[in-house]
Amino acid sequence: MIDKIAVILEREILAGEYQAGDLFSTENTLCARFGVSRTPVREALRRLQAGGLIKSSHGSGTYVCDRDVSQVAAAVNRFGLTAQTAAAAKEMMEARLILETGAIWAATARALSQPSLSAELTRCFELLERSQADIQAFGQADWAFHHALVALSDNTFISAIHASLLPSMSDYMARTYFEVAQLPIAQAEHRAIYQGVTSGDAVRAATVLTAHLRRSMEEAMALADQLWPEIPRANKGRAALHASQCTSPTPE
Amino acid sequence: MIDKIAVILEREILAGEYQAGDLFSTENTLCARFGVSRTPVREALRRLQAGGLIKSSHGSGTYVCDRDVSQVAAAVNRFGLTAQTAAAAKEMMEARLILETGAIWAATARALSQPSLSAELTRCFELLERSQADIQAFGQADWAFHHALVALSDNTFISAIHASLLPSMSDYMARTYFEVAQLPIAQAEHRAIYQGVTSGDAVRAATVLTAHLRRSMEEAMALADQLWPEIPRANKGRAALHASQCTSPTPE
DNA sequence: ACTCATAAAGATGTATACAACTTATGAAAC
DNA sequence: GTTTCATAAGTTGTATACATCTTTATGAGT
Repeated sequence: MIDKIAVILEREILAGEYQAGDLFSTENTLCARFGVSRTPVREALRRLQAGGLIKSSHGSGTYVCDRDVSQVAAAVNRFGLTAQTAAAAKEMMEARLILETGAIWAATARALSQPSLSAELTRCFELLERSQADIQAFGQADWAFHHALVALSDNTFISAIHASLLPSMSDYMARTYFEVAQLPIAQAEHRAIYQGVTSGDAVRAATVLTAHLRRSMEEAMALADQLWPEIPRANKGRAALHASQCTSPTPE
Repeated sequence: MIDKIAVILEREILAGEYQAGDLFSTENTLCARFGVSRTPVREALRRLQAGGLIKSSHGSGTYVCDRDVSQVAAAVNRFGLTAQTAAAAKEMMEARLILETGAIWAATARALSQPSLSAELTRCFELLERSQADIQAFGQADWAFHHALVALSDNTFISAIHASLLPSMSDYMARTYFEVAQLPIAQAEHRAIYQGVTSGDAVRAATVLTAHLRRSMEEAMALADQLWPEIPRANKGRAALHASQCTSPTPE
């Protein structure tokens, strides 16, 4: 019964029968409609709430939510956090490569038309320049730079998915990170990408970015077979750590 | 309390404390643990169930589920189905372009190394050849061909997202579809893409595919402003006063 | 007529009792 | 010893009563 109610209500909301902010049907109303008590109705509502479709307020009522990419981001997050196999890791890294290289074209066009928008990218790049001494700080600044690149494309959907890839790759990145001696090489590539984007040379930026990511991906996959078996569903602290990062830093 | 319980339990599952198929904690056990009655515990469990983390069986118990991309696909589906605005549509079409053009490289490599894997792509292409008379059948075969292309890349994550983009674009595609006279042009591009993939000429395939999608995307966006307002949205019409109360329900 | 406090009504949150289903147990029949 | 079936224990599903909160209505006081 719970599933039946949830499916029906979800279908109605997705069909656009409510507008965001509208009061949803009262629990008692739904009870009368489906001929059951409040218990199954409420559990069905919790399912809808988990999907981000409604939100209940104690004493006030149940309201219909506006859909945004946060639910997609959350799903990607959950998938990435638990799919800790070499095959899944490769898929996520491939996805990262595809999304970034795809987004860089729009990002370049946008940086050219409105230079003010590339301020965040500039900030991340400069932070990256200053972080070459600390390999851990460099790792964080590295991701921030890459994500700023994607965010500059102004596609919230792609940006949200890209941001959600971090948690599933962060611990692997922490282990496979190049030696300090290699950081200048990576940073030279970052510089080329940054200059390409801000100068309108999307071809150069995309070319370097592809090589940049493909190389790090190959390095990672070479280590994956040794790496993933070591991470067997053991570490309790890891999920808690990632959960704090799970709030999608989607722009706007 | 419901949220609190759900967040804690979800974090534990995502941390890998259970294996797929394991019996989850009993409701009464959780009641004792959190010091509450079964009601809030059950509602928290329904939230986990909505996320695909657990599944309850009447009389038997609650079991931990294996995570797969289906949850990501469902989230993309819900997002696409309701985000019926010109801006959102553009994002989805951009995502389609990026995913397909990104996947075609891996698809080509795979078609070369194991030609048997391209059987599905071949089937879709031939179906497309035979469907040029019926514009509706062509539309379905069109999408099937494009998705077979992505599926050939063997990346289940990207493939799932790509597949989930269809519902949000299908009704738009049904309206913006080119005239019958233009089908041969599209089909010529399909042929070039197909031959490029199966012959190992990824550059050619990617080039044609990009142009192919970009053109149809521009056609669609030109119509978007007229199109979206037409889509009927039943307005039950309660005042949208409290949209501010509808914050993103992501656990935190 | 207006303001503000107070109560009443209605909404969601929680606790408890019971119903229905599944599985394990054990005794009887073979 | 094996099989079979009934019973009991344990689990999830549902109904009801109550608690708590929010909003609205009411009415006295100004």
